[in-house]
Amino acid sequence: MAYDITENHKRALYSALRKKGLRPTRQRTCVYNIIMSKKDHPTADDILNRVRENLPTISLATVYNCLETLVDCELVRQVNFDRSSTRFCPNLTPHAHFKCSETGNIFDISLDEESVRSLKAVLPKGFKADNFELSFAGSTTISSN
Amino acid sequence: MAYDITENHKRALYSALRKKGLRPTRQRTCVYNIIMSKKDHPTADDILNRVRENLPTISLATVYNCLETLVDCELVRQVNFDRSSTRFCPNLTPHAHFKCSETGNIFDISLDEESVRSLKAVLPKGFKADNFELSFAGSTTISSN
DNA sequence: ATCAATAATTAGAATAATTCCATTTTACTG
DNA sequence: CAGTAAAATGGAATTATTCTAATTATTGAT
Repeated sequence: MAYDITENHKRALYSALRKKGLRPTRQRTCVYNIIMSKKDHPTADDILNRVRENLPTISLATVYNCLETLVDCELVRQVNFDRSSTRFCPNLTPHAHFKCSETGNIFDISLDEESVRSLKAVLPKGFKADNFELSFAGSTTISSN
Repeated sequence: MAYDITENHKRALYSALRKKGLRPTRQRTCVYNIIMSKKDHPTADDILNRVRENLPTISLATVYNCLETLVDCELVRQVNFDRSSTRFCPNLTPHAHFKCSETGNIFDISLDEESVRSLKAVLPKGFKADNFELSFAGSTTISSN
């Protein structure tokens, strides 16, 4: 049943870009594939390094541009931990993040509908949330996800 | 029943500092009082400006130093929204934050014990959180808290 | 396929927030 | 009150990110 996962990604990317009148360039495609191909939380700089294996001349500014585009198109998500560099996340399902204080590893913590509902229920009347971010810091016995 | 609230703050500050072998300097006292005297979420720069009314020669580096100390002593809390400057928060009770996308206003959303418990319940076995941060972005009809 | 129009990429400069560093000042101990 | 260690200070340095102006690529129409 081997099918090319990147073909599906390509379709998702192209249609999302087209929807906004944006062009599917080599750089955007490559940045998107790099993010989708590994379920971690790379920084712009990490992404630059990975993308350069395929596009050795891509610039950091372009990586930032591409990332902004992908985030706008809701193809990838942005995660911030304190003041450290922004990280990017291929997981579009509702989830929280857990950062291990010892290793710095970041874990996705999936949230079922019920959890999301009870989360949003903390808001009093008069507040309408477009999005939320829930992150934990602490220690864990898990070494990877 | 007028009693000097800042006297209580002073006591809290002094004892928290002493507990860590740190000195209660004019700068630390002033930064702390400024934060406690207004229930908002100032940046280091906001704090610099407010503190300068009392200590005109205080430097930004000192404000940062004091804030770091106060956060370490758990006398104030640090809040980050995306990549914008860190904000500081006098509210030590468990709460979430809501940022109005239109005005930029930040609201404290208080969390009862039950909410905190259900929040932490999203963590699978093997994860132990020392702290969490929950923040919402969206729109609100409330203009101040 | 070619061309013009427009969008995207690029390198490097600029910016913003924060931290670092070396020096001076201040607070605590005896 | 003097000596010592901690803290404050100003400015330089750093980090992450954004901006800018020039070049290159993509697209739609011929």
